[in-house]
Amino acid sequence: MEQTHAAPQDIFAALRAEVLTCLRRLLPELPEEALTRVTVEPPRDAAHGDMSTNAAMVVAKIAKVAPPKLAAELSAALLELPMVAEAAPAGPGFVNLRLAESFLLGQLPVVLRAGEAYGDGASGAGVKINVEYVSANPTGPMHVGHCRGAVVGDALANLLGKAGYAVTKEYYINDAGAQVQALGYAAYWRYLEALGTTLTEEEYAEAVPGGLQYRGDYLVPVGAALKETFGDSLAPGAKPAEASLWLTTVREFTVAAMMESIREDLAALGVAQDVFISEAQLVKDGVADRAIAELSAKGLVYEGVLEPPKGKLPEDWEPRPQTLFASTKFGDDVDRPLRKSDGSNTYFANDIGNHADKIARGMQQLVQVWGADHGGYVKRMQAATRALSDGAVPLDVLLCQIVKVMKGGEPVRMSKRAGTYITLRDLIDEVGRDAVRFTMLTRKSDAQMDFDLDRVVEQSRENPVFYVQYAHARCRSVLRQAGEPAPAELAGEEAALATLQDAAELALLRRLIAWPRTVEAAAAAREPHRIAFYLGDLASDFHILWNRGREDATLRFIQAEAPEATRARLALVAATAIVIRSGLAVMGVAPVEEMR
RNA sequence: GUCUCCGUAGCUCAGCCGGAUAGAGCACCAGAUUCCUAAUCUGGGGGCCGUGGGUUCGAAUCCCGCCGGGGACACCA
Repeated sequence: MEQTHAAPQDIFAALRAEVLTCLRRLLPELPEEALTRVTVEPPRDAAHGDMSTNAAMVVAKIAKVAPPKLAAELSAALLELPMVAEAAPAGPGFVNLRLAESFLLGQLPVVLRAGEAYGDGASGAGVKINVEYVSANPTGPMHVGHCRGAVVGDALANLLGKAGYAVTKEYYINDAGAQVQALGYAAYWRYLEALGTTLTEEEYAEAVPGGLQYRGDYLVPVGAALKETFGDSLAPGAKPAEASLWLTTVREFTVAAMMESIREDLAALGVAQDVFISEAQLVKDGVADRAIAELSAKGLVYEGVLEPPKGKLPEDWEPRPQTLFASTKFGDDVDRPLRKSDGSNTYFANDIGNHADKIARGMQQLVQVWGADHGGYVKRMQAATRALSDGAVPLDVLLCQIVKVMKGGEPVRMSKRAGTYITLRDLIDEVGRDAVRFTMLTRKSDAQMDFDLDRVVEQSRENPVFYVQYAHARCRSVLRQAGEPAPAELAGEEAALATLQDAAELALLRRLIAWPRTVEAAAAAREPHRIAFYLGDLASDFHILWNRGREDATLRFIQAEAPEATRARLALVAATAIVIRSGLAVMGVAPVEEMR
């Protein structure tokens, strides 16, 4: 939490440590807690310098000193440091710092030597964190609704990894409920079709408990595969057999087929989770029941009757005793049922098992990425996790709002019935994996998003995907033209770096050195979209510099008659390319070498 | 009715676990444009940060109320 965990390359953290040292010296009586609110950050207005600290204002009250007076003393102390060129009190008690140019420029070799590892942090401190995302029901192909969660979860996991956590990427397969049962019946129908049954779909549907669902074509190949594997042994003479004779077999076969298809879709999106946990398996292994027994032993499970829900009352509501988890003891609004009326576990009960399993595997922090329609489920799951771990394992939930797909200014209707149902694969085929991933991260995950199919492939300033990729391509173009100097070689150009003097060059440099703190802050806030915004800003700084060269030829990167300036600029360009790649890697987007 | 997320420029959105004069892109206005990669560039106007209180040296940010919008509300997943 303190600077001990900050990224080694984060000079803001380094300066913060210096500020604290000065404060301790100036005010020996000051309690350590008073220092936690001290920040060192880039000032909003660049005219104020490279860094600014609120230290004097934050500490003033406890120290019983006037902020401006303390700011002046702190400024004087900080001025002693070799890396500080200017330090001055300002405003209500800020201390503004201008760093020595040599120190600032000296960060460039740090970037070049670290490569894409630049920005790797230590704030995660190796803590075992589990990020579960997608977890779509294995009842059909993935559609765009799943896509945002997949990208956000994957990028967040990458981000946490970069910040120093030990990350497990996980997928929980909901293969135990009534829906996969219905899937079994649906697949069986396709199997009967493959065998050449004389039944009509409607005749078959009448015999299916709860009606025939999942009528999409995607189960046709599964029916054929069932025939391939089992011949007509599950339906002799192409006539439906007793469900007990085939349902489990068909269901498991179909779930496996669906999961294979889902994994292919995820792979197409560049997502590959480390662990796939089966709900059915957890139930079978008794994990869910043991978790409930554990809660029960803590006195948190009881038989009771819930109040009827307020507002619109369900048609078939009746007071009924249920097995309940006392989630209200942990901040939930009502206690939650663990068993259905037929005695089997509720989804919630099994999910408690899922979370207990993660805790048992040694996870110290849990993250779930859910659709916003699961918002009402957050409190109860946090309650359960708190109860299971005695408060030791926090559960963070990211809710992803709906994505509206737009085409030609019109929303594309998402309806299975109308046949305008967009699968994830369709989306990737239409605009490409990288555009999908980048675009999904251009909004805060809890804000609604319009995904404009036309905009996303547009090659213009308005398209952030293009804009960032273009900046990287321009960097690479310059480096190719300069004969691909090795980063290590450029890192050795300490003396030449002093030729970097233009405001646009220094602005770009300042952006680059903000990368480590950007990673730390985004990881701490669990907000991967910040990486996309940072890269947009970085690309903008680079394009501005590039454009300066269009007006003023002496600002171009390669100067035939000035080899020293050229090497310094190449170092800056190479560092820019590195940081862009570093950021894109977090987002799971491949950098491009040239725009074609 | 309860819970939850949201409300920032005409539009789409940022705003870094409170900080100095609230930012970007688009749109609009005025200029530039035979450039290392063409897919533009420079400058400008434009906001009571939904609203009323509170906490504080200091609030778009934290707390409470209200207004307006999305979502969720026993035995689905």
